[in-house]
Amino acid sequence: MKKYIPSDIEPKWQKKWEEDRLYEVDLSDAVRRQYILIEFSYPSGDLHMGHWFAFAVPDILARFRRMQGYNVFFPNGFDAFGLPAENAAIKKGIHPRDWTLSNIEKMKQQFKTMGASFNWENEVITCLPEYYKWNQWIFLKMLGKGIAYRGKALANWCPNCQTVLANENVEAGKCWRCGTEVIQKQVEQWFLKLTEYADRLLWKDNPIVDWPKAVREGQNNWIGKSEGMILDFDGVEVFTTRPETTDGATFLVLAPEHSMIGKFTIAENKNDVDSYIKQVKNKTELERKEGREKTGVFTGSFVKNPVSNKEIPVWVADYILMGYGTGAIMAVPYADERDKEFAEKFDLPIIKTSFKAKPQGKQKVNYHIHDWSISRQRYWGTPIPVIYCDTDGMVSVPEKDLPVELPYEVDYAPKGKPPLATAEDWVEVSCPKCGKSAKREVETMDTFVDSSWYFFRYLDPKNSQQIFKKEVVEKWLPLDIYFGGAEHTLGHTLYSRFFTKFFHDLGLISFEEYARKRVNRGLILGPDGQKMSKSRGNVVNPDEQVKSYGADAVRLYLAFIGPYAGTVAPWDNSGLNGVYHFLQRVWGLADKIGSNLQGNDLEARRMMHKTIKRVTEDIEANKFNTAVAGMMEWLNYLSRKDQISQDEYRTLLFLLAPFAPHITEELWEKISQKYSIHQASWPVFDEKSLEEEELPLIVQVNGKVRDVIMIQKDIISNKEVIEKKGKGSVKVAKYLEGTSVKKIVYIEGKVLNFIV
RNA sequence: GCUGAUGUGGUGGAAUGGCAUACACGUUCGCCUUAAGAGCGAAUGCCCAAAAGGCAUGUGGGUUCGACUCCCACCAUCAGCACCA
Repeated sequence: MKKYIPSDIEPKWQKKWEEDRLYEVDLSDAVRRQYILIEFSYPSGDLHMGHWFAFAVPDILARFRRMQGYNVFFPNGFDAFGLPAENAAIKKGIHPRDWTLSNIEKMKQQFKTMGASFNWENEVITCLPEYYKWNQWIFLKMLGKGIAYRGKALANWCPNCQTVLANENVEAGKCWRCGTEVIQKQVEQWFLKLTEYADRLLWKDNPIVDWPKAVREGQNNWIGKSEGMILDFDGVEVFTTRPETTDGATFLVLAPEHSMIGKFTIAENKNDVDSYIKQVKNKTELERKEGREKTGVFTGSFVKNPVSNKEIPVWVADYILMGYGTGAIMAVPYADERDKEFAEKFDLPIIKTSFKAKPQGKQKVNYHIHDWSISRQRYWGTPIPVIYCDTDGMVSVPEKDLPVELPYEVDYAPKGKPPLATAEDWVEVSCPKCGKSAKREVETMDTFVDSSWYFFRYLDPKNSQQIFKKEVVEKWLPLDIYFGGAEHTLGHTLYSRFFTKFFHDLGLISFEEYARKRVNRGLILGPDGQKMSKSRGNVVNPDEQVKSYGADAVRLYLAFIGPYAGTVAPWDNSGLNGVYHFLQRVWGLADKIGSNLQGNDLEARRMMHKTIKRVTEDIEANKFNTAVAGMMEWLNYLSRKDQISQDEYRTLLFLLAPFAPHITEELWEKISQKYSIHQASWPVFDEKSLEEEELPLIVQVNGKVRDVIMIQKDIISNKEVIEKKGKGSVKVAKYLEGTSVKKIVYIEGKVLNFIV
């Protein structure tokens, strides 16, 4: 047989599978369904190794389930709104829409070289009006229920991007996109009321869905529920989780943004207080986080401690945050580390608390999580469907007028005002209520809105009447498995849970969790063990690897490198060469096919069924690495034989098909003249064939292994005979000599242990 | 500081109460080859010339006939959060 040259066979089969629509799914049939999903990608225009790891390995599971007879839905799409498109446009003068759509085309071509079995016919691209129309529809529903609202809050503001940033987008005090230092600024913006759902988003101890503990705990910490009390100190409300320590409260601290500072500040302290507040305002997020040294200023006033009845001083300090609780605390330096540090620095009294105080107050639950600010002063996003009218105020765009399409011609250079404001013809609109001239909202939505519900839309992407058909969604969701990156623990996966619960409350769906199982994948590093990055020059280009070794080898290597969840391993080119070698040996093994498997060749039969069992169970547990190892072991066994059977070779191809779809299709055609191996049935192992008539038994003396003896299966339960056999072993006898056996432990079929 | 995860050969890793180091890479030796590469075969945890034997799964303890695996304490690394009252 001619040599295995991947580039000769891979494009050929990819084209044929596409023409034959081999993986097309019938969504009306959900009896045995599997909805397998990977977080969709941002269309950066280049498919890197991270994408291969993210998409090619779960494709193994999708193909495996299909061969098992499941109706598999495995869609893909693009998270296509967002800043990079706009930045590229500013830099290169290409329109964000053109840049994005051409990148999508390019990436889809690259995706095809992977040989993955995606349902592209259900593709979702979030920057197209047929998708974002429904973002706007959801927004209006939220507005109607009071879940979306206009509010003012201190926000992370990037002076360079001229936009509000979510906490998740601030990295070490800097903007995640441009690296500029983020400052705090009071801004009016659109919010989604995450806090209303905080309690329901908290994970219980034994959740009904299988999500990693790291994700559940991470989300719970982020939500940060704490139960306490609101106490009144002469009109100042404070929040405390330790009301029993109120007798030890020796001063009061207000956040620098607190509204009652003016009331408490006496004339001679006014200058000091004002200059302190000014100084705090000018601090960047980074300075506030790094400068842990306590600072503060005395207002000059006192309030009465309701428990001790003592007059205590009122201070202003930036270690108290306006965004949490009431923005004011009673300081108990005896019980609280931070208060103690402050008291020591400013020489304030520290008195012992009895921990028995019972102040008057009302119970209060506080959350660390804030409402979600979705306003973005940028162009490339979903327009918020709201109109401002001088007469009627803020008016929703009527549902029939959706989508509010993003205008093509705008000046999207950052100028301190939102780019959409420059599209004057678009901004000018007549009020839906009174018909007089009015103006459109010029802010766009955070792209995390787009990705919060895209897996619903995959099921009905072309529906122009409804967000989705309820019947289809009820049949196919929740997802059977959702693969993604650990970086989405606090952002995307939490927001999606929020949207799912909102959809539930709207009556659109009956379930409240959207994924039965979540798997956080690991990370492939550069060959130097560092994160792959262009600036480090350690990026491994998958296209080049595919050219030299083929997509099948790259897929197999990524599956083999370690357990899929959590492994962080460097790319190793000789490791890739190793699996390429394995594929070559599979190719060459076809020359050894002889007669059919002999009925009396029990060992060969056992090896085959053992491998089927192992590969099946390992794929089901997402242990792709050990599934590959199992096939390698079997290949080593088969290679030692002069001749192998049709049955063995076919089984090997079936097991390998999900991992290496091209080479197996080619070999399957060669040996059987059939097509396609990917529509064949997954082999089923036969328990009977796994049975052995002789079993190895470990013989120990004082718990140390001294010999392994073969035991006939029919005497396995006969302790006396086994003991005799064990004593009969020369190696064991050596250790029993001159000793007396105190006890004999026999665990049937596993171990025999002499205690001397 | 809090939360979570992880710790096994030169490397990626396997084994989740019963032969530690499967599988693969790398390395060494041999065969083949004009040569290189590829291919094929053998060896490869550590100590010991070898055998015999002993020692080894971050450290220390415990449970057990038996512990990489379960329990307790500690150390280290990684990730996320962090002046949250």
